[in-house]
Parts: sequence; C-alpha cells; structure tokens
Amino acid sequence: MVFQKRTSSEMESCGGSHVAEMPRVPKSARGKRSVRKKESQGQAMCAFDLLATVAGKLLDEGEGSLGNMSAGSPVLAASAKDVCVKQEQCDEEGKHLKNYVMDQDSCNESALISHIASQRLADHHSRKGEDLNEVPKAKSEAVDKEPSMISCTKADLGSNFGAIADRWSSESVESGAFTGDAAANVMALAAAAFNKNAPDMYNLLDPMDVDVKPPPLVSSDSTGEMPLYGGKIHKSVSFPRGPKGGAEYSVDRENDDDDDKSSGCTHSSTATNRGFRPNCTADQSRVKKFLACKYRKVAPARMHKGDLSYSDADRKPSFRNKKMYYTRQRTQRSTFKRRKMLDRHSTLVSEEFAKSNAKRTTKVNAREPHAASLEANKGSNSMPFHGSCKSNDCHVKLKIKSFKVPELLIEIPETASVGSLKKTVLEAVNAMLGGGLRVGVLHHGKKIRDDSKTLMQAGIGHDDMLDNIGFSLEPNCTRHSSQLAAPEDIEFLETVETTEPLARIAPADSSSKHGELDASQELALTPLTANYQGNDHDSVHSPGGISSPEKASANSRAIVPVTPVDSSAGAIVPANKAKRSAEQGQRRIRRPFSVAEVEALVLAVEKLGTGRWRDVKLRAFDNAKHRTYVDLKDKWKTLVHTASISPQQRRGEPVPQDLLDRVLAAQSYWSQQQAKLQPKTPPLAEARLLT
DNA sequence: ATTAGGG
DNA sequence: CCCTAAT
Repeated sequence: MVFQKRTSSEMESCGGSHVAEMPRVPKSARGKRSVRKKESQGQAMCAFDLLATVAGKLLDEGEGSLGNMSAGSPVLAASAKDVCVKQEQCDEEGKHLKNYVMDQDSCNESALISHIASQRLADHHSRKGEDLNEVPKAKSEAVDKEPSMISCTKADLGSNFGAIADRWSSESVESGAFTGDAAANVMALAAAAFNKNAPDMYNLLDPMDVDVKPPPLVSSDSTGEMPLYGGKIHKSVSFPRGPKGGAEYSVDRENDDDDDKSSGCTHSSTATNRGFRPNCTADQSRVKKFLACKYRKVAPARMHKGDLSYSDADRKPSFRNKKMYYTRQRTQRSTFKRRKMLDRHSTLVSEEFAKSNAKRTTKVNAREPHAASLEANKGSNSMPFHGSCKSNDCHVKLKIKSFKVPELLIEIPETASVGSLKKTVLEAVNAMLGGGLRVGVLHHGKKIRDDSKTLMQAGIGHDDMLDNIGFSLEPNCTRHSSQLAAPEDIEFLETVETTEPLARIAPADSSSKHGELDASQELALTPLTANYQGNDHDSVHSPGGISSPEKASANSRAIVPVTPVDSSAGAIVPANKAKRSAEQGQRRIRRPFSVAEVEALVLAVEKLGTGRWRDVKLRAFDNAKHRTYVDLKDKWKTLVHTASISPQQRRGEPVPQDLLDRVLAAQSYWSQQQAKLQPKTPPLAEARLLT
C-alpha cells in the first residue's frame, strides 16, 4: 500500500495517527457519468450527435485494426508495462510527523532545493563522478527536511551511470528492495527509455515525494546519513523478455509495504533510446477508448465550424427571442456566457454586429493604403443599429448595431501584404474581444457603471431605449498585453499598437517575445527545483499589483527576468484578470506550458501520482496562480496524449522526449496503482505481490 | 473545493 | 481551456 501523508488537515483528521493516504480511488460513479449524461440527454441528442455516435461505434468496431496499428505506440507500451512496486510500510508516527513538517515547509523547499542544486553543481564540477556518497551527505547537512532530495546530483547521475548503478545495487541488496538485478535494471533503464540525460536520471532517482513518508526499513542510502523519514522511490524501466514486455516501473518506497515481486519484470539490456517499443498486450481497452474518443471528436468539431448561422433558437427554444450569431467558435463560449447574462436582462444582442462594427469603427492608422479598405462587414448580419423595444412582457429587446470601440492603432510596414494587414487587424480585434474587453452600456450617452442596477432602474425602458442606449467595447486592462497573441501568431503580426490600453502587439521581429517574462522566469528555474517557480503574471501584472509577496518571499523565488531567449517562451501575458473575472466569462488567455513547467509537472506527478492535482498544484505550481489544478490535470492529459502520438504530430514547443517518456511511465505506473486498489476482485497476481 | 471526464 | 457532474 502506498502510504502517503497529505495535508495537515488530513493528518489532523486522522488524529495524528498516520493513516496512510492511499491513492485516491476513483469513485465508481466517476467515469460513468458521461454515460449517464448521455442517456439522460438522449432525447436531446441531435442528428449530429447521432452521427458522431455511429461513427464512434464504427470506430470502436474497427478498433481492433486500429489497435494493432498502434501497437507500437507508446501508449500501448506504457499500458503494458508491468509495474512492480515495493513498499515497506512504516508505522512510525514520528516519521509521519516529520513528513508533515516537511510538507508544511514545502514553501521553503524550492529555496532549499535551489540552493542545493547550485551546491551540487558546484560539487559536480569540482569532483564529478566521484564519491557519490558524499553528495547526499552534504545535502542532508544542508537540509534535513528534504530527504528526498538527497541523493546524487544531477550532474553526477548524468555522468556516472556506473556509479549510480553500483550504488543502487548495493543499496538494493541491503534494503532488500531490489533483487540482485537492481544494477542491471538500473542500467537498462538508463539506457533504455528513460533517457540518458542527466535530468532524467536525476528524476529517476529522485525520491518520489516528500509525501512518501515512511522511513525505509533499511537504511537505504549508502551514506546512511539519509534521513530516516525520507521516502525514496526508484523507478526502473526495463524490457522484459517475456511476452509481457514492457517497461518496468518499479517504485521503491521505503514506507511502502507492498512488495511486488518483480516476477513479471525482467530486464533486458536491449535498451534503445526510444525505449518504449512495447508489445503490449494489456490495456487495450484503454487504448481503444482513447482512440475512439479521438476520432469521435471529429464530428462535433465540424459542427461548430460549419454551422455559422446556427443560433440558439435552433437548440434552445427558450431563447427564441434572442438572436445570437456566431462567427467564431472561439467566441462562442464567451458569447454564450454573455448572452446568458444579457438574457437575464432580457436583452438581445448580436455579437456579430458588435464585431463587425467594432472593426468598422476602428481607426486604422497605417501607412499602408490598404488599411483604409479594411472591411469589417460580416455581410447580412450587419445591420444598422437600431434599438427596438417592444414587448408585452417587461422584456427589453435590443439590437445592437454597433459598439463603440476604442481606437485601434495599427502600424504596419508598407511592404506588408494585405493579407498580413488583415491578419493584424483581426488579431488585434480578437485580442480585444478575447482578452480583457468588456462591454459598456451607455444610456443617453451616459455610461452606466452600476452593474447591479436593473434596466428599469437605469431608466432603460421599453419606450425610451431606442436611440438612447448604446454599447461600447472597452479595454479591460490597463496594461498592455499581448493577450491573445500567441507566439506563433506573432510572426504574422506586424507592429500593432493600440492607443488605448488595449492590446499591444509587439513587432514580430522584436527580439522580445510576448512570452518574454515567462520565458525568462522559467529560465530561472532549475530542473532540480521541485516547485515550478514561474511567476504568476497575473498577479505580477495585475493593476493592483497584487502579487503575493508572502509567497514570493517564502519561496525566495527570483523574479529576475533573464534572457528571453528561451525557446519555450510561449507564455503570454494575460490580460487584466481582475477585470476579466468581473466579466463573466472571458476565456482565459492561452498560456502554453513551458518545458520547465512540464518538467515540474512530471516531477510532481511522478511523486504524487495522478488524481491528486490539488497536491500537484501545491507542490509544483504553488506560485503559478494561473495554473489551476484543473489546468495541471488537463496538461497531464495532453501530455499523455502527446507522448502517445508521433513527434510529427505534436505541436507547440516540443517537449523533450525524455519527459514524455516519463509521462508515459508515470501514467502507466499510477494507472496500475489505481487499478490495483479498485478491483473488487483484486487480481490474484496483484494480491500475491502485495503481500 | 476537488476530481474526473467530456467538449 | 472550458464546463460540469459528482464528490
């Protein structure tokens, strides 16, 4: 069993007794929800859904072939991996407490770790590859709170496999955690999939988590100076010769009690760099599902894009009085939200109008003559503004013909193509719409600021609102932001600036990218750092300047922008979130995970497992306010997916293969871990292993 | 507030 | 990323 200590509250709830926290087992209800949901909505199912369903079934049926085709995919491999877990249960409460303390001080972890990391590096340079034992010692001296961190330096690991193997083997023997093959396993692992780079090795050795509480029964570390309470986890991947083939992911937790014999896990020396070349037999169902889902998505996607004229009325009778036009899928959601809000006020708004008009009223200052020819009309949807009020009920109906849009200044080189100009304008507008933009309401030319006011109170009645009411799009943020401009888009954008605090889009050629800050900050991150130190742009940039000082100080994170050269620069400075939040729905700006973030995530998940996103967040992204546990969960999901597809199909900043390998390994491991606890009728094999 | 999944 | 159901 995996005993893990969790939060203080949890500890307390246990009355201090160390109630191990087992990996959360998904509630039975979960995972079935969707099914139920569908059933309940069956009647509402539209033709499209039906088609999608049929398609999905077909896919499922044909799945066999698909599965075979993808047999070599990492996913399969990962799923097929055997997981051997060795854990020794520790019942010493003192240790738990200690761990607890550690957790509590997690905020200091990063600082410590950073410190350690630097020390290690220094050590490494002075005496690389030698005396691995010393490192741990030094570490323990420096920090006795983070036992898990004590081990080899990254550099050491990367440069001295032999040493590591030796160390491990001896350790294994002593602790009994590993069989005599430990060394071989380690080597295989290293060579094989898991990468040969230092970082990976480091990670592999890296103890899973501070959470792992129980102390090792045997003094595991060669140095013997290892903290008694530190948990350690060793993961090894090997390629079994048996049919089961698969990487072996063995976790050795000192506190863990389960001791899975690695009967099924053999190691093979045939390690290829690419590692997972699985022949997997297990988990086909998972793969199936995976694939099926993937394909099924096609239909729905099409629906959204294709049906521009689709209005709510079509689906929701209750909205028959309202008209909504969608031009972009992207804005649909926010539109919808806004609509909902407006609906409450019985207001009818045409988003389309707003958009087209926004463009029209936009001032384009450009040297480019073509700029003047920007046409923003969406066609039939554009209608002159006219307020209409009518209603037998107390509902006010309005049609918005145009929004007043803040001046939009666009600068574009004469050499730019019309296409680029269009794109530029589009981006600028989208940035406004998607980013911090809010709607203002004017009545008789006066801005109505009190949102809580009812239309009636504001004097907006059926009769007088015709020409007295107006809407305006206003910048939501006070700081410039690249908002929606994704890094990829930047190259297409020429210099775009808004006179208003709207979106300011930097020139593509500029060395500074939008993700500059993020990138730099991320660079400051050391792979060794347990907690992603990325700054929270939102807080940093928020108008109120409400960054969390406490946190910053606590983590002693350096908010020192480094060089923006990081290729992973992808983060985008968000628009004013505070204001945005006020707005009910602006979709959050996209902020691609940087490699550093991914690594932090992987590290955390390796230790905590999937299903504990809250903890993962706290552990690795406590400082990144813009990353919610849901985000992390989603990212993990995409990572798993990414890892399962061919590199050619991946997009965005490429994630190091080693990281992806680790993702799969961890995913596989934790999946099995979860499965182990779930089954009512635990597999015999598992049961045996657990004893 | 979290978790798990679908969209 | 968003949205939601179920916890």
